[in-house]
Amino acid sequence: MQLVFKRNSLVFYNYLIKMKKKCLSDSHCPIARAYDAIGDWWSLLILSTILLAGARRFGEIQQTLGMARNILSSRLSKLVKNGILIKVPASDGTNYFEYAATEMGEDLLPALVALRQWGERYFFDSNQCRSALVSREKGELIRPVTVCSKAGRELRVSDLKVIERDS
Amino acid sequence: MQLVFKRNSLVFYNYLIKMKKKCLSDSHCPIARAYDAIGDWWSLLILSTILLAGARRFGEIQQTLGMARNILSSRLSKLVKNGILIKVPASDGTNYFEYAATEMGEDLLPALVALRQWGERYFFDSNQCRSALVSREKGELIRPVTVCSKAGRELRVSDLKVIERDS
DNA sequence: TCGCTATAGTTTCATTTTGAAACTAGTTTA
DNA sequence: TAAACTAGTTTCAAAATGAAACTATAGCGA
Repeated sequence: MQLVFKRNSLVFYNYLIKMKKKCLSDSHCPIARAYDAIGDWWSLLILSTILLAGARRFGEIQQTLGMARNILSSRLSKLVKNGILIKVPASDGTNYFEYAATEMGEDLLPALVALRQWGERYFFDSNQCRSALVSREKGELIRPVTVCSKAGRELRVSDLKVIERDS
Repeated sequence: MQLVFKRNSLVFYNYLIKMKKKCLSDSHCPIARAYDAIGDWWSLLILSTILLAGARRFGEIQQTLGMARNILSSRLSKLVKNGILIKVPASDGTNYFEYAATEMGEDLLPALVALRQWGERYFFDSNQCRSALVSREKGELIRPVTVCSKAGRELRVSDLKVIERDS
């Protein structure tokens, strides 16, 4: 059954509102759903600061990113609410708290590293001063993150397609 | 030499402005620089729509994402200006244009796929209806994107560290 | 060729979000 | 105990967003 509404009617308006909301959070596209949880770019930068730069305390994160304290506050709350971060007692023994990534948060590592490598490739001269991500064990640079088939062959955009599945 | 400014002085204010700008775009952190180019989440969703969903025309992208036309317009301009997209004559022979990813844009594929896989893992029930990314050749699901050492060992957050290099 | 529709935007304006600064409340340190 | 530090919240102005109306060009059918 197809719904038909007179434009400008309240019913039509509310229908559009509803559809717009569905559009992202109820989308079948996983990237669109991820959008709702990460919310915005600050969230990804915050997570990166915690996971890669090792900042854990409110003030540390705020100074590292140079962002407004109220925005940081609201983003941290959202990230905790969504299960990406968790607020734990400070590791220095004081009565303060710090923020740590949950397993769900740590699982964003490949996305963060892929983004980082893309930034390295396009926004730095080859010999320009930059921070580098290295393995803790050997201190060596890591391999570029790639998309691979089950068999291990590297896949490019033209090798991929999206299908709609009705499970 | 350490700079000391009286708070509220204009010099102090301008200094902060300058430092804030430097903080992201001139940062040594590649994720922060990538931030300036992608700009915001819409940009990433637009790129994903073009790369993975195969939408190329303005109206197609707008309908797929359900976003405001003026915002889409400004994002597309920015993406073109930053070399991530390119505006080319429409492939259907009409006098319209369409948007295609440049090599720089296509190189964001690993980041997009990693994000997508994260969304799949945490926002869908195992048997819930969803779109799926498959290899065009065999139609099979692709391997999870991971971070690996030079030797090919999978690395977790605790295996990594960021160092500041003075090249 | 005329008129209608489609496409790809731009403009306008109300609403929402952001961010800087001031403020607050609890914690630590001297 | 007082001063300084930490982690916020509140307030308010500025900027970004988004919906709707508007514009200009392209395509299409008669």
